[in-house]
Amino acid sequence: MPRYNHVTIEPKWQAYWEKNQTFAAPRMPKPGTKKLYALDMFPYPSGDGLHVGHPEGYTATDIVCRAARMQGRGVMHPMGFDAFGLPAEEHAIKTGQHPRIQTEENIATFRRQLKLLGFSYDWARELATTDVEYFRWTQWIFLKIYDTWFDQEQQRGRPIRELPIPADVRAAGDDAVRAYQDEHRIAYQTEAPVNWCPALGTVLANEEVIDGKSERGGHPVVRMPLRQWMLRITAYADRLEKDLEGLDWSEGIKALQRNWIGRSSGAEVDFFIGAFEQPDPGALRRLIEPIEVAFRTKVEGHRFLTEAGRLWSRRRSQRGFPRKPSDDVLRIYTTRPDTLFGATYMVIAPEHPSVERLTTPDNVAKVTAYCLEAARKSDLDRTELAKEKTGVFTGSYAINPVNGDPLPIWVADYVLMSYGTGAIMAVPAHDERDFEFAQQFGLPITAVVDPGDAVSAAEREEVLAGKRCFSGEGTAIYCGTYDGLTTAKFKEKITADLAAKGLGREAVNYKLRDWLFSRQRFWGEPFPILHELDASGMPTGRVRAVDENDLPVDLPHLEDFKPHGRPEPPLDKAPEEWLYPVIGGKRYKRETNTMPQWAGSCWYYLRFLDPKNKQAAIDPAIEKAWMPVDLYVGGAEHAVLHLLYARFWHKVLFDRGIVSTPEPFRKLVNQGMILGENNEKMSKSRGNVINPDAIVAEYGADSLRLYEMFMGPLEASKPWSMQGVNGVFGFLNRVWRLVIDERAESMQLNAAVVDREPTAEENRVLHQTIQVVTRDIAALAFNTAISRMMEFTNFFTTASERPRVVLEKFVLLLSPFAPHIAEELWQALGHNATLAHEPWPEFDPALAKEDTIEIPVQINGKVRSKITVAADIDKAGLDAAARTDERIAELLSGKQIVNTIVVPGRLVNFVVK
RNA sequence: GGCCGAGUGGCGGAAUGGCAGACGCUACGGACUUAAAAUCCGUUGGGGGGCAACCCCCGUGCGGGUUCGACUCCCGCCUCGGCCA
Repeated sequence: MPRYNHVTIEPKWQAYWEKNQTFAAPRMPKPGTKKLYALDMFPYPSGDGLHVGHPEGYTATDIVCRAARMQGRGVMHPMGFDAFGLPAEEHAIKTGQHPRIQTEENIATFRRQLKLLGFSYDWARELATTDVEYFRWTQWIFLKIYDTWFDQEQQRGRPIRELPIPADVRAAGDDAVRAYQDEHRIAYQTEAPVNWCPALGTVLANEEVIDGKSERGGHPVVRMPLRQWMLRITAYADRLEKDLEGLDWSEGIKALQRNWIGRSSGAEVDFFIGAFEQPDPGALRRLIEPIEVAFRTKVEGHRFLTEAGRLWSRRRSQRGFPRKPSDDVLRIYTTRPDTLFGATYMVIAPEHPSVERLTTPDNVAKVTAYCLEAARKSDLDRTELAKEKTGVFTGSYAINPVNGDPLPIWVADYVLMSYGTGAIMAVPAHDERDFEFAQQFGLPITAVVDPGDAVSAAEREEVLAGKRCFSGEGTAIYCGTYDGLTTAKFKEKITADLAAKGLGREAVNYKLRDWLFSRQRFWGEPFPILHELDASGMPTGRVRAVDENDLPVDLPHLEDFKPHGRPEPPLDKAPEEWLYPVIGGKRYKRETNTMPQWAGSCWYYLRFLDPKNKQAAIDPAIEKAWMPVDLYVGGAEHAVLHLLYARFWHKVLFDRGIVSTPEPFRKLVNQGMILGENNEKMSKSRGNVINPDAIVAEYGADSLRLYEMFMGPLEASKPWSMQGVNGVFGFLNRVWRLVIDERAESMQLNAAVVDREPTAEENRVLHQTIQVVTRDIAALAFNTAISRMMEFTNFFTTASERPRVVLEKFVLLLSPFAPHIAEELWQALGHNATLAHEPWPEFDPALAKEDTIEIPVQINGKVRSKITVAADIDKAGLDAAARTDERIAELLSGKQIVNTIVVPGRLVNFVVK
């Protein structure tokens, strides 16, 4: 077979690698060698099979791994499948077939396709998140998280038994202690709204709901509260943000994560709303009425303050700021405490617990109606999409702690219960949303920040007149003794002053919310949790973890997978013996929620290191030797959630001593998207999908790999081109003919291949290629590495003699990119074993160096001539050589040289008049 | 609306302060062939001049700036893409 024939070569070498376990990773990296853990984001095995986007990142890591092995490093390069997910469950509902069956078929397809591409994975480490032996340890990790509370002071997770129990709790008995512990666990239960679709009889994920209707069928969806598991990721928000700093990730991805965490700092401030503490209900009216009067007449308001408010604030300055707000205050969070003097009204979220209390009888009807309406809207509809702000007045007032002004309290849905304290002070002059709201409802707008030069003079006038909103920083005005302070200084000072008076405190807030960790689905990891039942079969509220030794909790057998028509999870249909275990004479009901798809991908990188371990999730010695992941490559679509969740779990495991590094992924690279030939996103509906199997069949895996790497920078999105594939295929054919005589009947070297020492020029081409390819692989700049190998090929194609040693080195350089053809050529060049562990060609700078170089000579920055000089010529020599150049001398004659720039090895520039 | 990224020949791209367009594709011309495919050789940013070796001008989204010198750095804008809202 003298012509390049990928159809025979590729299966031949894939079989060889498999038979010889060529890429088996060592249990531990050899002592004294540098390890490399290169990880691909494992795929979800969809029914559509592999997409051309998958091999892009996979080829990149494969090249790095193959080169690293040849450079003597211990390499860990595993692959597996993120196999839980909705499509398999939907298929099961339709067909009645167990989702595991389809999942395993899909995995088999993916595995076959991946093997066709010749990746150097250690397939003995393959795992799927759906393997019972894998999710046994996912459940085990959940129990660790369940067993952990977050110590704010030490900023780390600790075993729940170390949680200090306050005396009053302890005095209240075991149940109180238990409840206290449960409240502090990182895994806790809460009531959270789900998207219940009565028509489909199932709970839907947010992405399955479009405009309040189900994506499938367009049936109405209602939001209803259901008991759910949450993970307290917010406790780790600070560390998740701070630890980004030391990671070798692109600044863009770090910014995305920081943004998602959304840390802001400001203050919590209490606004006095009335003496609810007093047992006498009449006190409420007695306090509210004067405030109402006060709002109409400032004089009365001040009198009120001297009577009731002073009492409250005096008590506060003695007792300090309470941990939890008392009933007589409205606690707000603000990032701009410096604008307190500009507050003209208050807003609470429709879900705020004080709504009822603050609503005066004559306002009850419209407030109730408003809150019901708001409950139907999503957060998105309420905040960003809302063209017009809506809200209603409660009838109550709060007292501004800095100046005693009574402020009307409104309910409006642009304030979310989930952010801050669910209540704000509104400063319309300096907050866009408040400004819109105030204009809508005719509320006063008082400027307290002078923008100064930040805006035009005309705009400044408008701001000061309350006719325009300014949310930037400036100088305080109308703020009493604070006047003249800059925003930053003012914030600092007033926060300290409020704290001293017990009226406020410094506070940090996050956009990040706790992680809703349960799904009402069948095809997911069951929670290893039992709910205790009383004699009548009702839950007592006591929760018990499944004993570690009783793991795994496998999914039960179900007769069919059809929804049972209730919002409770489908596992409620499980047989009695699964659902109701009896332990120590007590009857329990198993947790029937399952974990979200994210769970399995939160720790797979650990299990790859020790996939068969029956005693532990991972052997600590192995973990220590291989972690962290040195290179993690995957799509940018996982830049936020997967990476944040995995980092969070890793930190809990770190705190609990199970892993040795605070961060799992040292270097992260996001490959760009591969677009269709028409420059649009590939999709079935656009009809521009390229099937990798078809490319492999026609051009071979080596061409596919090489093409995807040659298209452009790894991180850029770039369109597919069939002609481009053909181009690299042509290159591989040229490489083949460089070595092989394609007109011979049998495998025979090209007659130009000679056994002699390379000439200086041949060595130069070779070593320049070694240098560039080695450097570019390290920089993941594969496209330029390939260009350089093409130049090598062009040079030797025209040469009538090609020294065997030079070709051998070149084949080794090519092998990480196009491993099958490289193995075949290596064999043809007289080697009988794989080249996978051959030493990487060594770069010799002396041999790569040019003797003479061409230097451009410029006059006034324009190239006017080029001179050929010794490569190591010094500045003076180069200057002289440039001046003596015929053309330059001619152009310089009669001109005055004002400046001469001489950069040895680069250029000469004469600046003339 | 916010954040991030990108804009260079007919196309993918290279050059990250020093010869813009490496490398590949396409197209065109030539060689081989009865012919075609394949292969090999050559040309290929635009404009102008010269019989010719060659020479000149313009050119990296737009407008400014810094510099002896800017695709590259700075300021302002435009367009496209991604993510979030």
